[in-house]
Amino acid sequence: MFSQTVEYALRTVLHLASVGRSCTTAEIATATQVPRAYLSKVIQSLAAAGIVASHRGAGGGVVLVREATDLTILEVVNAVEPIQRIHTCPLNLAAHGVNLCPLHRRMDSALAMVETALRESTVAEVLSEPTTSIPLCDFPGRGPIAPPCGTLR
Amino acid sequence: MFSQTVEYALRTVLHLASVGRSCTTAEIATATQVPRAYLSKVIQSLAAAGIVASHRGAGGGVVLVREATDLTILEVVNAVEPIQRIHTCPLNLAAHGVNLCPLHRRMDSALAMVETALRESTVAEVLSEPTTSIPLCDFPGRGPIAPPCGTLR
DNA sequence: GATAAATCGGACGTCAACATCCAATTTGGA
DNA sequence: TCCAAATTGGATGTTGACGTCCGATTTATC
Repeated sequence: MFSQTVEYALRTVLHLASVGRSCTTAEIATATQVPRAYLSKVIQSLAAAGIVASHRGAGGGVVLVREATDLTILEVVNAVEPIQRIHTCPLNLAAHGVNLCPLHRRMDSALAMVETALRESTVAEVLSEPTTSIPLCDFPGRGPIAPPCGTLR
Repeated sequence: MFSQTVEYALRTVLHLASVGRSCTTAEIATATQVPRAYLSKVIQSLAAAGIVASHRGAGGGVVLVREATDLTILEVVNAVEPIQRIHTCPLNLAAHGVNLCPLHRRMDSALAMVETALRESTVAEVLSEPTTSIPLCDFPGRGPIAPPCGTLR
């Protein structure tokens, strides 16, 4: 349902938000376990969507452009694999016009729910939520204040 | 989000339910505009899931096994492309164990909503719902009682 | 049994998603 | 200026989804 690339993009953004500074792709790849070479492609999509910015050369790297408190999970997903709502009849039945039949209305409604659910969570919320399973972190946490996670060690 | 094959499977089941008799793949292909050769593969998946049964030879064809009032959209979707819930951490982080982190909890929750939405609609409901856009039918309808649809003309 | 109607099963083709690799380019610093 | 650090862009490889084709098989009917 969600592609591998979506998962990669989310990990990347979460890592950048949690460390709060510029990272090289090599660092992100290690921390998020995303294939290094493919990660650069994912980052290009995120950059095209204005979520991250990348800088070449020595001292370069990738940095989060958007505020974590203002960046939704949906935006990250849509940057790499836009959720395709059903706007017109897939059969192109003339009689249906812009009205979806009961079947496609239900399918589209399910997609709408996904959009809504993903739009209601920001990157900051996901990172700050009290939990024992901290995103990208292989140490058990004990609340909002946790040991350093997702960073190179 | 939903594959082409899912769309094909739904059209097939809706057609069978609406005509209420055995059909040949050629007939279904014409009525549903599904590629004839590929349709046979889709039907094999539906048959493996026990939703339809196919019979070879003269007078053979495909017939709906399940009651339309008891068959959910989810079952049809799952027959050809099972919705993959997120049960364990995609990163295999040992510390997470069976607990999903806030990110994957949200992603899985979105998938759960899709499952629920699709489980709450039966094939019979979709076909009987009053609408001007009757599934598979290119004539405008005026309520539950509509001109013959999705059949060969 | 012969024939025609139908599905079955496997081989094959195409294309996009996922992934890798490397030369080219950019950039900061000695 | 030169070098090392980084991303960029394009070529390439791999795999699964989608789709086609056709001979083999099954079955009703005559």
